[in-house]
Parts: sequence; C-alpha cells; structure tokens
Amino acid sequence: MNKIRKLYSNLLKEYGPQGWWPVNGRYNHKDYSIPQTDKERFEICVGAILTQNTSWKNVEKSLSNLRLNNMLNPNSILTCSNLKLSLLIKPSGYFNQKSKKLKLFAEFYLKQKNKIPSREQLLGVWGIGKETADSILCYGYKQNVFVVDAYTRRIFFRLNLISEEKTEYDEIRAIVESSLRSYAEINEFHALLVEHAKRHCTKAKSSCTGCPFTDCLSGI
DNA sequence: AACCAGGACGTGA
DNA sequence: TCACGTCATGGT
Repeated sequence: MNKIRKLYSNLLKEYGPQGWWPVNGRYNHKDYSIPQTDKERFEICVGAILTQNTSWKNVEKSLSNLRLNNMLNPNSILTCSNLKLSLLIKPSGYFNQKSKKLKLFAEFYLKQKNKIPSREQLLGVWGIGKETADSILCYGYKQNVFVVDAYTRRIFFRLNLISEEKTEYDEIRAIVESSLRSYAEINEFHALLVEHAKRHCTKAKSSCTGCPFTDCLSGI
C-alpha cells in the first residue's frame, strides 16, 4: 500500500465518509452513483465559484439568498442585474468579481446543454481556474478528477508527501489519481483532507498538536 | 485587531 | 515562469 492510499484509509477511519458535495445544506452519505438533478448540479457549480478563497459558511449564506429568490438557476442569474446579484452573494465576498464569474459561467452552462464539459472548456471560462474546474468536474459531473487545494498542499507538505508547498497543481493531482482510482475514493479523499485541515492542519502550526497522522506514513 | 477562509486574474520583471 | 497586488465578507 502506498502512502496516498495509507493516508486515505487513515483519514476515512478517523473522520468517516463526508458525503460531498453538500446540496441545499445537506450531505449525501448514501450512494455516490445517484446522479444529481440538473438543478443540484448547477448549485454545485455556483458553490464551487463562490467558495473561492472563502469559507463555506459564508457561501451557504449566499446560496440561501439565491435560493430564497429563485435565483439558483442559469437563466435567472443571466437576466439578473449586476447590482442585485452582487447584493445576494455579498456574504461570500469578492461580490463584484464573483457576480461577473457567475454570469459568464451561467452563459457557458446553458450553451453546454447537458454535455459534460472538458477541463479545457471550463478553464476557458473567465473566473474558473484549475481547482474550481476540477470541483465542478468531480462533484458536479461525477468525473474521476481529484481536486487539489491549499489544504491538500499544506497537509501533503507537512506529511512529507511533496517537497514544497507550491508544487505544481497538476503534479499533485497526478500523484493522487495514480493511487486512487474509484470515484468514491477520489470524491472522499478531497473532502476528508478539508475536514482534517479544519481540525488539525490549520495554517498555525499549533493545531498540529494532537494530529492523528503525524507519523503515520513514516516507514512506508 | 490582525489573520484566515475549500482562488483566480492581471501585471511587471 | 515567478512573485506580488487585488478583490471583500465574516469569524476568531
């Protein structure tokens, strides 16, 4: 068993299945193969954009605002004024940039119909970078794509899985995808890393005390 | 009261 | 390519 698989199984044992992506405030701990409705998928995409460098708690407020105003669909976002959209998503910050991003993505989403977008297509949309594209592919379209984020970098670096925290995005993604193959594992691994980062791997090293995994990979 | 949170883009070197 | 600055709210 390689280090990635070892870390994955330890995380799963410690925290249990995470059931990502949360839709309408709830997690799905039952079955990864259940396809989302178009509505759920679009909500996942919007959440992926709104959570850029922003806590999920703030994103939930924005999603709730959008939902209560029947705005959680591409047509409404496209026809909405910039001013109103910005106001609704204000709690999740960067509202000027993000309202622009949401409109451009809504346009792309409608043009795409129900086709699964390629990574390159998503990256071609202004405001969608690698992490957001991969979040959309993994959690919105159930593709076997691992999402790398700042937490992944920090945890991998502290556990000596990568030599520097700024290791190339696609290099880290390749490391994981060569070790974890099933959709359930790829889905869970990222979610588990987020959970672990929140509990024991925050930026301040003080959180390292009590970490269940400090030496779990040595000698493998 | 500084610092951080499930980043992406623009710029100048 | 790389290092920085910018965008903005809410919790600690």
